[in-house]
Amino acid sequence: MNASVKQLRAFVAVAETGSFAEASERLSISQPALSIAVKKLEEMVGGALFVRSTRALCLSPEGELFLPVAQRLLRDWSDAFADLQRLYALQQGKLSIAAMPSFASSRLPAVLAEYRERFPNIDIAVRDIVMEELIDSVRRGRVELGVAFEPESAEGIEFEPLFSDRFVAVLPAGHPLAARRQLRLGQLLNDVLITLNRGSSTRLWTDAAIAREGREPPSIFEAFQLTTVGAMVAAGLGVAVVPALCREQMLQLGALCRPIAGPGIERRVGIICRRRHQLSSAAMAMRSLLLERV
Amino acid sequence: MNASVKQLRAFVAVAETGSFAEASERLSISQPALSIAVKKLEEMVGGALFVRSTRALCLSPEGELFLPVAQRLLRDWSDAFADLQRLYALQQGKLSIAAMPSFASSRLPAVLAEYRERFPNIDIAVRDIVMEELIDSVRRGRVELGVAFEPESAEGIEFEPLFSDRFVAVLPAGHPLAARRQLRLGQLLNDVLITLNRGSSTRLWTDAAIAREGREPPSIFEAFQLTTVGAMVAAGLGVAVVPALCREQMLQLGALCRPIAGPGIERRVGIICRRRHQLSSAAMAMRSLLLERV
DNA sequence: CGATCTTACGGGATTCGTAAACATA
DNA sequence: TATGTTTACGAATCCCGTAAGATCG
Repeated sequence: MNASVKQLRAFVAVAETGSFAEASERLSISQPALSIAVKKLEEMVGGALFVRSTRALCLSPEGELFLPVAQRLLRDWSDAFADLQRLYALQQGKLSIAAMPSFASSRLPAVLAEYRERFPNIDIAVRDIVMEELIDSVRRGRVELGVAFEPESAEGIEFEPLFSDRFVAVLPAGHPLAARRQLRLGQLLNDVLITLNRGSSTRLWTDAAIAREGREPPSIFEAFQLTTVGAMVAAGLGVAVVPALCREQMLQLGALCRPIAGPGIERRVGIICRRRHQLSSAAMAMRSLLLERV
Repeated sequence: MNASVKQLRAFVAVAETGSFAEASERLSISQPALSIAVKKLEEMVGGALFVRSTRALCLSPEGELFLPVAQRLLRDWSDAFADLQRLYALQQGKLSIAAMPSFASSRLPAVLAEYRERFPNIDIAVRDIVMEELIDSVRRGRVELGVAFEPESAEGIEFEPLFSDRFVAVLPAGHPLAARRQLRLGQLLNDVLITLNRGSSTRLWTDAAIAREGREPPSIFEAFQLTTVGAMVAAGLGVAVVPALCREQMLQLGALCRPIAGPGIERRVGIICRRRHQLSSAAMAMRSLLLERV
């Protein structure tokens, strides 16, 4: 049994118009072609769908039963393919993207705005989460795309660089070190160190750097918000280390930024995903936009 | 957009087996043919359904979304056509048939038994109803097929004769008229007349015959069951008129039957339906059986 | 006789299978 | 290199459209 969609369309058209001639016009095919299509379908199912009588065509009882079924099949068929096409045409779909807080709060908004403008029917889910959490989310498939520093281990994920960023020191106005044009991490460790919570790229880096220098860990304030970090520094509670991406925000909050020198201070920021070639159209479009605009 | 069933089957087969080679075997087509079928489908929907990588094929996110939809489409498709085929093959379906009581209780059971044996999966609905009700039911499409005397008016229905039957008088044993070999209706009208209820063929005929003879209507007992008619006659409550088809039953109930002479006493019994050429397969099979066996 | 569906037949597109080229682990 | 997929090409099939035939009101 191998009925074709065309044959089913033929049957429905004839049934709905009540005439081969009209139906052939509706389907834009010749009447004989339609006649043969229906005939073949009838041979296939093993019985007549129409009661022929040159004048006034009507459905057989079986045809009567089958018509609504056939109509539903055709509708479902068309709907399914239309949905799929919309998915590819980015007129529908979902994008779930994560970014580390520094990127999420600096460059991402403009990119998202443009994406939204170009693909207004894509549902966007954004998560601004710290590095470790982000990588885990990508690995587990909870988010399709991430933007963060290049991870230490690329196991189970792929990384595509966008640009480089470096860590900077955040100091309150009037801090003695503010006079210097460039600092070393060691110089910051006499103050209370304010960072984002564990798992953030900043914290990962500072912890590693402190260990590398053989220094004792300083007092650390953990904040969950970059604005909190900036505000605490501005209030003189301590000094901080953040990606340079956050410079603007820190300045706005009344804190100063100074570059830090040291090994591994500069790292690549890029797109993290499970498999680049397996991204959905929606994610692929976001990836392209990021590569283009960032 | 004009995807074919084959293409959808190709997609599902590849997705389910995870390999073009395996899928081509399952579908009994060559691997290149399958490759092209999927490729065409992908071009049609406007994007990739699979992520190709010679080694270890996997679904794209869109393909992942589409697979269950496609599986359901194919299943619905197959089911619909399988149902239709079963209908034509008389492995499924409904037959609704009505017969006048005399036929329903005499010859119909054997025919039904044979029908049931040959088409055990057809649901049979039998109604034994009086003539007028039967014709109305056929006209309204409540039953597809009827067996009864030839109706006066064939408007909206078709009649196909099976055999002829005549009305007979039913007398209690020892009734004076029982000595005669043949009666006239007039001779019965001195007794109480027992018939089936209004609308039955017997009643229609007797009423008409009595009116035609210019006689006053006799006392009439209306029964709803043929057995009641027979039993009442046997008990000496009166005489009855029934189709000769009922003779056996009347004898079994202890009543005697004598032919009646008179105009229109013999009438054709046959199949009544709305349109002969519009019968369902199940009804057509019953019609053939009736024509063959009755 | 006229409207409508079916059959007949030639042309064109699609699809198939075989064989070769190609890509990745 | 070996496995599995895609491209190339000749052949068969299927489907369509035009034209002629059949059927019923």
